[in-house]
Amino acid sequence: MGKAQPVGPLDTTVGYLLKQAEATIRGEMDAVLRPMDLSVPQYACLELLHQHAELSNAELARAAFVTRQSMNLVLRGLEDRGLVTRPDIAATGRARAAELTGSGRTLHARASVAVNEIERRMVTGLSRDDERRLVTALQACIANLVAPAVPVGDSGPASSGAA
Amino acid sequence: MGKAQPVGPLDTTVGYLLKQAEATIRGEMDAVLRPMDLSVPQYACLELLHQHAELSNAELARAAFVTRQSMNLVLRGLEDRGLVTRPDIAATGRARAAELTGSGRTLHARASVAVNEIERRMVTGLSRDDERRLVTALQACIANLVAPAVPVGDSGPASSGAA
DNA sequence: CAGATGTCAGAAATACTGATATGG
DNA sequence: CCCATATCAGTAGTTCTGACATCT
Repeated sequence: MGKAQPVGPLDTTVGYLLKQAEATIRGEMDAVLRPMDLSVPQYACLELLHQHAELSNAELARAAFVTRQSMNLVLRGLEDRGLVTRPDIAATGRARAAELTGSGRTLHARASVAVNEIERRMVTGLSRDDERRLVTALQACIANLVAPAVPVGDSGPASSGAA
Repeated sequence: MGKAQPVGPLDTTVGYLLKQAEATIRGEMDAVLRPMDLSVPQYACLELLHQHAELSNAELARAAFVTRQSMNLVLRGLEDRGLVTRPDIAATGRARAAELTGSGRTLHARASVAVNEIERRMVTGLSRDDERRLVTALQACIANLVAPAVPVGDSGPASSGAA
């Protein structure tokens, strides 16, 4: 797939712009990650483990917005390359906490530089206030969709209408 | 491991929030579209044809951020269900302009109501100014990534046909 | 038993690559 | 010849669904 170019002058919908922005940044990430033999989900996994040190497969899947099955495949690929480790047996329950290995941390460091550069480039021209407002607005949009569609004080899905 | 709480304490990055917002809205769209036997790409196709009346497969693919191959499959599925039509032979060149049929317009109307409701719910609580700024910021982010990363003293990616 | 997790299996949609052909 | 388009074929990564076992 080539570049993400808008077809027309009607791209003023938040939903469409979100999709376009996501597709664009994903393409950019894919481009810089490919030379390191990393897919976007794989990088997301490394980044999450970098920030949280220890996360189970299910936690990684939720945080990366993929299924447990997909994340499990990602995790295995990273394990086979010696970038992450998982104990053979769970310390508690069934969840085995994955963590970065030395080479995993090294590769993540290299990849994060490239990815952070994309992030930096993306917000170029936005003031601190603009960026702060963007983050706040996005968080609000997410919260609005996650929360039940009930604007007024209510604790339950009383009516399906809500339109 | 214990709690199944969202990992979420790192949601201050624009890129991560974009991904999360996209994943969330996609899930919502999928939920309301499924009863109509429509996938998100299929709805995107209907919506684009509704707005542009006539678009070729390649144009639809670019606008929906999918490959031509994928869009071709989507288009065929919609054609088989009598929702869109394509001339057997191209009026000019190889591009055959697809357009909605009567039932296609009907289904799109029904689907767009549900999708627009999601969009409306997503921006609930945002002022007109907030929403306008969000749109502007997203457009700026997209433009920043599409444009070449040439801050100053450009040496230019003159090499690599990139093709 | 309920809930979360891990894992396996099959079906499906999507994407990527390469190749071929046609029209401007 | 170059470029965009359409299409076919094969491969791969991802998702969904269902199922089953394990552990709290």
